[in-house]
Amino acid sequence: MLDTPTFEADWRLTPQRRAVLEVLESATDHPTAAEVFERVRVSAPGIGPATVYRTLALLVANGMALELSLGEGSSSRYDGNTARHDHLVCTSCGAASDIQSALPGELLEQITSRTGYALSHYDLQFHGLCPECQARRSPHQEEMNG
Amino acid sequence: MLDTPTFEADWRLTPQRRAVLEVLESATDHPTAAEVFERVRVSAPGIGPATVYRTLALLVANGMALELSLGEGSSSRYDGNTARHDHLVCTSCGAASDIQSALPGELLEQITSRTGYALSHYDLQFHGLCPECQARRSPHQEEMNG
DNA sequence: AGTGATACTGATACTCGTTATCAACTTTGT
DNA sequence: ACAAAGTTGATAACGAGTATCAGTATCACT
Repeated sequence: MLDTPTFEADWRLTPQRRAVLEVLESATDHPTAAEVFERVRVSAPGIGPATVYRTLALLVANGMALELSLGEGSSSRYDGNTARHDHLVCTSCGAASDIQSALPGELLEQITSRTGYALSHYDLQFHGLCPECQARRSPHQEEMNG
Repeated sequence: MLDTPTFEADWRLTPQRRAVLEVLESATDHPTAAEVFERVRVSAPGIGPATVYRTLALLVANGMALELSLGEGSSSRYDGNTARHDHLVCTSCGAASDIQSALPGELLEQITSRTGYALSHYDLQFHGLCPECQARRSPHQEEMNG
């Protein structure tokens, strides 16, 4: 893994980029790029979709945001929380929340020695019914579709 | 009814569907829907994209294939191996291989009790440099592709 | 300040993966 | 054979994301 202590990249923190960053930082859910775009328009009216997409890519490339594939739809989701964490996705309503759950170091070492890969990180998503959706699907109620 | 012991869904195993299934089963990589389509055309010329997409969704819905989000691009990838397994994705060449790595049951119980979610499954992808790409990027050796 | 170089923006058009539609076709049960 | 239902492939449509490009803002330097 590369160690980059400071980001001296040759790019500017423009108002548009700051707005995108603020949307990400204040988001508790995990918005798609399209959703980020919608929200950014409030604080930065007139901003174009291209700028939002470009900025998201820039932030991800500089480690200031994470790009997630939570496996529900097709679109990537973004997360301003760059600290190591995993995700919990409701299979019914699609809500995604952060969760802390370190994988045992032995497991990683095991994989390294078994496969020869130089692991840099891992993505972990748990799927299941959130408490709200469990309540909504109470025991004596059948699933209506498969 | 007789041909599918576990799944009694009301659908036929048509030649097209069988072809898609065979492509998935014989694939060692993890093809996208578009790639599946390309390969299926060999054994089932004339098949349309809609049929492939429909069939993939059908297979996934019936537990005969897995839909993966390996986080590289945008498109889902498909896997005929429905047994529980995880994935190892090379950050350089993008190759995705299967890997076996059970998560400790305690971890799952911990999450269940901590969050109230009724966990159904989890997705785990490890990312890193595969041995080949490591060799290609050895310290004093430059990339020389041609 | 003035000036030129360069990064950045936003509108637009475009690509391309995926889905909806629908008439024709195939299979099943009677 | 016939009707009902499922399936297919061509086509059109959709939508997320990207490329392009002229205009604008900012920087480095004098």
